[in-house]
Amino acid sequence: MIIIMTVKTRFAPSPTGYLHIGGVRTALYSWLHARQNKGNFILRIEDTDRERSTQESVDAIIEGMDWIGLDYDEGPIFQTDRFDRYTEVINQLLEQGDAYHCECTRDELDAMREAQRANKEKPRYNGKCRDAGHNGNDIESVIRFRNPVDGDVLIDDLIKGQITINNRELDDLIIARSDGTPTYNLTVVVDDLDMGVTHVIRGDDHINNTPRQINMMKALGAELPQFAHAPMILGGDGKRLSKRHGAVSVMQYRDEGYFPQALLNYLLRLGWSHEDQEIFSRDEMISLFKIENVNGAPSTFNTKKLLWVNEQYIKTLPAVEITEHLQWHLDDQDLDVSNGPALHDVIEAHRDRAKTLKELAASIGYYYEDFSEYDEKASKKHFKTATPDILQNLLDKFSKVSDWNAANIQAEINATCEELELGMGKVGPALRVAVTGSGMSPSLDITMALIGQQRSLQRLQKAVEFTRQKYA
RNA sequence: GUCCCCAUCGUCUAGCGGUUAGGACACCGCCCUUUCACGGCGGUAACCGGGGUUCAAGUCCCCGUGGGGACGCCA
Repeated sequence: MIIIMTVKTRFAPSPTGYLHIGGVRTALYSWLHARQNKGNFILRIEDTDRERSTQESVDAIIEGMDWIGLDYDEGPIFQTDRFDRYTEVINQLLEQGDAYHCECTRDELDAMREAQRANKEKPRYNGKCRDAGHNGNDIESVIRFRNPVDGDVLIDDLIKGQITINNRELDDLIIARSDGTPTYNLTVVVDDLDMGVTHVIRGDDHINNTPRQINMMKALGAELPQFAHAPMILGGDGKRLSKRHGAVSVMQYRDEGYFPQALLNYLLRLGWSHEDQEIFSRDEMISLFKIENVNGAPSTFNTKKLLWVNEQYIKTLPAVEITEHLQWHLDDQDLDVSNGPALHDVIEAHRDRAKTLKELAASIGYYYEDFSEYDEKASKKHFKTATPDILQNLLDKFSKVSDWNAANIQAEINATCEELELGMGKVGPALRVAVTGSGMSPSLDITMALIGQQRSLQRLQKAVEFTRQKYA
């Protein structure tokens, strides 16, 4: 009989800062693995370090997960709610003889490490209290796990392959602080076991913790989950992306105008690929992704490629979906789009010329609000002595248009060109500055159709006056 | 320093013993063009070094080198 365990993965950040890119990627891998196996994905907040954990960070993580769209089936679970359970396990370990009280002081430990470093050795606990038999009643003490001394620990890593670490390299780690609170390595083990996590997917900065955790799991007589350690993401400087350089909050990517889906897409392709495909829908990600195919090597974050991916989304996503995400930027930029053309149509006209939602929002103001000044460079370049007459000619023709649409607008522009014996290049740019205030826009017929006849005529009138005065 | 991981164009990657070493981003040309873009076409550009194994090595093994990570009463 084969028992099929429900796949369960988790993302377990510590709330000591914002949710950053590296975290999002491991969360994505975990989420993907759970979703493609019809399993569960857990969000667990590892807040045992009460000194550094903050509510703001918890909120930021939840907000980030929400924005990026990685939904979880359980959680957020807070480790601080589970202290009783950890204590229980620590006591069990103590009773079993797999843990012991240690009375070494911090100063002693520091001196020990310093000496080891000076001796070109790997700093680790020397086991002084290992067999001292302290009961932990009198002096302030911590509790350490009694790590096996001999043999190797094998990790069959889904990404890295087989990793072997000799127990000689490990020391007896602290599982309970002197104030009685449990530490990370103990809590992860207990939680992953209790919660039935089948696949531990995390950053490879945890590889060194894994053998210790495996030893503890074994001491508890538990069955091991599968491990998958994803490589770090490096910054442009070749150093691991950290809060210090580059690894900004995911929310900053929203602020800069990226689609959550585009960020996810980029992150997915960073270290993983499927044939020559670059763009993956959510469903494709879920069905195509294989944790085993994740590259073992660290990769460098490349903003330009991310920008390109984002551009692809702007170019192809249904306008309604763009609107959903664009709204935040419209609000952010204080642009009210209720008085003007349908946002849908504006998006269609502009989607090919914006790489980010922020850019998009910033470039469509003239459809909804009148501008008070012309772009300096553009007006200088395109408003010439002949301009007033050209614009007046256009104005006269546009005034008579009864059906204001792109084709009719273009026809009038063409008529002016012919009448004045001018090329489009002499007419178009000035007209553009006149009706948009700027030097760039979609083609004029479409742009003006969107701006609307009344607004276009008013602006043209103003531009005629402005340029007449200028060249008077 | 010790241990662990990693190594193909500048970057992300394909390659799983026999390939003109493929794709994407970026970059550079050309075309399109009323602006800004989009787009189309083309181009530059890589197997870290040295030893093995093999008829044959980017692909397997070893040693260097380089990069990353870990070495807390942080997670």
